[in-house]
Amino acid sequence: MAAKKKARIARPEIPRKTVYRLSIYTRCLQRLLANGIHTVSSEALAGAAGVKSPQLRKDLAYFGQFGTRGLGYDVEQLIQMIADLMGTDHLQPVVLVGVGNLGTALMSYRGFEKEGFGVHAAFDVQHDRQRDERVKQPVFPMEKLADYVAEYHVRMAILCVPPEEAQEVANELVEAGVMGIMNFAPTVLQVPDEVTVNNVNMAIELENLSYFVQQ
Amino acid sequence: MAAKKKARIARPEIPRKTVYRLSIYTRCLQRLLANGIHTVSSEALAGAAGVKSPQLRKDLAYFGQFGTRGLGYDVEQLIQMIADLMGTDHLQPVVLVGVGNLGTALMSYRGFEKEGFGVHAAFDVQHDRQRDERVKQPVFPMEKLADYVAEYHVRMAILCVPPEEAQEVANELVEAGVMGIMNFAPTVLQVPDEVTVNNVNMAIELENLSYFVQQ
DNA sequence: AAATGTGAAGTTGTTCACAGCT
DNA sequence: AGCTGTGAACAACTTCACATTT
Repeated sequence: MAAKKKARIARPEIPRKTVYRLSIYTRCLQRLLANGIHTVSSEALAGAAGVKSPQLRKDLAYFGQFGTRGLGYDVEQLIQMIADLMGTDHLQPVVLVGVGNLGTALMSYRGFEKEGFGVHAAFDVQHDRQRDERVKQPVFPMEKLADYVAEYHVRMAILCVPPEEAQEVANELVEAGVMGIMNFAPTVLQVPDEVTVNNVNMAIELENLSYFVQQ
Repeated sequence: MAAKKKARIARPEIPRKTVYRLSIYTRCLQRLLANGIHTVSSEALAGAAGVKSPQLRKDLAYFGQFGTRGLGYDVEQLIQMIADLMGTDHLQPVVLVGVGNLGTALMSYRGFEKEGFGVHAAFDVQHDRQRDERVKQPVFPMEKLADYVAEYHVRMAILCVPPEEAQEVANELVEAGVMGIMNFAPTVLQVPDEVTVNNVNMAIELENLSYFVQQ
């Protein structure tokens, strides 16, 4: 009988949306810090992040008490605590599978490493196909995936293979020990409960816009 | 007195999540059709889309009654009605601004046109910079943006400029008449109420994964 | 005086359960 | 008998309002 997905223990039950907003808060906090601001009120930070202030306070409250009444929050301390919580306080290795158009772009995308993720290697069925010279990382054949994941303790993967192959490759990733998949393929992946999938579907995102844009 | 944002009239008040799921349903329906299946129950379709069946029925109910009790839904009819609703029944022109790494990749991404969106032109401050030969569409200087948008009745834009320029470019887009922006820049954009912004932030998505992946 | 932390109220979205068609 | 459509129950998330702390 489908066991009720008993979310990871040792962590309180945090709404996914809260986790998502924490990422936004860090970005705002970093900007504040860059501007030499060291203390911020929930009102001000919420404003920058585009949410209401009680929302922000509730979000932070899931993890403890970080503010000083009458004063606000310490910017650096908040950044630190969010990084700890998200696991971005140390560099995390990520593999990418499927080095086509999108995969290539993502490999040279600086946005990831800036946030503490290193896409150090990629895998593709055609590992030696002609590629953009901007791609500096090695591209290995699929057979090397499992060993690589084990050796470098890789826990996350970026999946940008064609939809027909997505499920199969996802299985290989899970088998190899990957716990999180950022899925760019337009497919609903089936994975075990303990594995997390984040779907990024740009066509759907555009379609969504299309709905709201109609006159 | 902050007027209560009285969402677009003439359309019932549809949850954003419902609109999002409709896109997923279409994709499942298309696969069914490709397999020669012409009728489907809410149970089966919901299963394929990864949701519960009452969810699916509620989602569809916002727009009318489409099913036949005792039988199910007509696949083609459902596809048609969703396309009508989303505005994807006819090809829609889209402009892209910021032809860097990511922008280049998105321009040669086949996923968009397959769903009825045509990225026919792009704009960049360095419109004549050396680019990947796979980019077939023309890249114009920013000054031509407004005219192009007006001439081709462009209502949607893909924004992939660096974060520092994002707000400024967004203003130009809105000024030119764009009603929907798919924003890849890691910035919270300020736009008028009637303009819709869809943020796609891949670094945040990875960070999010990172949280759920921790042991 | 200012701003956090939080119980309670409000709102939105999901699931259930079943009446009502076909 | 089977499956949709939907009101009612439920759950999740957001906002409010205010007691509490600095």
